[in-house]
Amino acid sequence: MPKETFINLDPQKQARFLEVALAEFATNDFQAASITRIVRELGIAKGSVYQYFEDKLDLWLYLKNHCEQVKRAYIEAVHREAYADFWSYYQAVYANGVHFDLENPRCSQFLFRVGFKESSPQVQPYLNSWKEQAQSIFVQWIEQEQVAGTFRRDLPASIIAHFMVTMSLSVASLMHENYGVDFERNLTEGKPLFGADAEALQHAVKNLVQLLRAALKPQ
Amino acid sequence: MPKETFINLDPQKQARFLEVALAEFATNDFQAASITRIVRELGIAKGSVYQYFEDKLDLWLYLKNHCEQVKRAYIEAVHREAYADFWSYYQAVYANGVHFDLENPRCSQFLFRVGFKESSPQVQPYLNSWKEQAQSIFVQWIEQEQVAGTFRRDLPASIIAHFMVTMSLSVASLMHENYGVDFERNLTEGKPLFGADAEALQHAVKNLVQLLRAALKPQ
DNA sequence: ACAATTTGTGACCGGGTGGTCATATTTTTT
DNA sequence: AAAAAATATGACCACCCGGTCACAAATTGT
Repeated sequence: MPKETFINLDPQKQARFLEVALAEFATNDFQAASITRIVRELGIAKGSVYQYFEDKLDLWLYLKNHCEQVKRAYIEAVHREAYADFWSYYQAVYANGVHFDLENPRCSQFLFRVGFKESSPQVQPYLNSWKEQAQSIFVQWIEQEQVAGTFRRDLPASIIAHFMVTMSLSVASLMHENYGVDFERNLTEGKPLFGADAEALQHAVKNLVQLLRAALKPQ
Repeated sequence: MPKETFINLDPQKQARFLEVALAEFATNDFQAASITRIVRELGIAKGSVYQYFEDKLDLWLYLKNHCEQVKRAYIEAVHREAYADFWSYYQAVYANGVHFDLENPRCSQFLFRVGFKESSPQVQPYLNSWKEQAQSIFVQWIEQEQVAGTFRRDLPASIIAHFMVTMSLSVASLMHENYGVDFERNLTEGKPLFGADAEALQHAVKNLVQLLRAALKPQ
C-alpha cells in the first residue's frame, strides 16, 4: 500500500511518477529495476520515493494492483449474454484486451512480465494470482459450453482452459515471429504495442480461433 | 568460447565447474546470476573464472551452447522414417525431450529460462535462435503432412507451427498448474524436473495430442 | 505573523557486483 | 636440479544498489 503522502500528491505529479516507475518495471525484472534510475529520470530526490512507498516491493505491488485493475475494467466491459455463441464472445473479449494493450502499453508489458518473465525471489509469492484468476474464469466458460454441448466433453475443463489461456497469450509472440511486429521498437518509439498492425492481429486471431474451434468442438 | 585453460582442465574439475555454474544460471537471470556465488560454492578463487572464460557473457554463451548440444542429441536420436504416422513420431520426440529433462534437469531449466524468462539486455541478441530453429523444423514437418493430406491445408504452416510449438511447450506449466508438479522443489531436492510424476506427464501429453489431432486434421 | 505540520532533499551507509593483476604455486620442459 | 611455462590466488578497484536520516523548504492552521 502506498503511504498517504503519495495518495495526497498532486495528481499530475502522481501520474508522472506512475508513468516513469511503470516504464522501469516494464523494462526490467524486479531485481534489475532501479529506484535510482527512476528518481534520476523524474528529477526528484531518492528519499521522496520512500515518503510515497514503504520499499521497492511496496511500489511493485502497487503497480501490479493498478495495472490489474485497469485491465480488468477492459475485460469486464464485455458481457457473455450479448453474444450469440462463445467464439464471437471470445473474439470480443480478445479485441478489448487488445484495446487495453494499445491504450496502456506500459501496463500491458508490465503484466506480461509479471505473468511470464518474472523470477525474482522477492516477488515469488505474488506471481500466480492473476494467472489463476484467468484460468478459473475460462473454466467457468468452458463448463457452460460443455453443458450446452458446443465443446467436447471427453477432456476436463481445467486442461482445456490451460491450453486456451496459453494460446490466447501466445498471440503476441505469434505477431512478433510471423508478422514481424517489433514490440520493443514500438515501445521505444512511444507507439502502441501493436503499432499500425491491427490488421495483422485480426488475421492472427482469426487463424487461432479456427484452430481452437476445431480442437474443442465435440469429436 | 572458453579459453584453452578451461579446455585443458582436469575433466572432473571441469564437470564440477559446469555443474555449479549451470545451477547458478538455471536459477537466476543473466544479470542476477553471480560469479561471486559460483566461486564461493566451488571453493576456488574468482580470478580462476577469468582464466577459463573471457567474461560473464562468454561463460553464459558456453553454457547455452553446451545445453543446446545435449538437447539436440536427444531429439535427433528419433527418426521420422521409423514411425508409421506423424503423431506416433511426435510422441516419441516428446518422450525423448522428457528423458532429456529427467537426465539433465539443470540444462533443461537453463534452456527454459533462456527461451522464456530471460530479458537481460546483455544477452538479448542471442535469445531467439533456438526458438526459431524449433519453429522451422516444425514448419518442414507440417508442410510434408499437408502434402500427404493428413493435415489441414487451409492455414499456413507457419501458423500451425506456432500453435504446435506453443502447446507443446506449455505442457510443463500444465503439469505445474493442473497436476501439482513442483519443479522448484524437485530441483532444490536434486530430483529430476518431473519427479516421480511420469504418469501424470504421460496423461498430459495424451490430452495434448488429442487436442492437436483434432485441431490439425483436414476439416 | 508565527507555529506546526507535511513534504522534499541528497550525502551517506553497508553490501553486492564484474573484473583486474601482482604474486604465489604447480606443472612441464630442458 | 634449474628454468620456464601454465595455472591458481584473493586483495583490490570502480561501480551500482536499496534504504536512511538529519535537515531544508513549503504548506497549512491559528
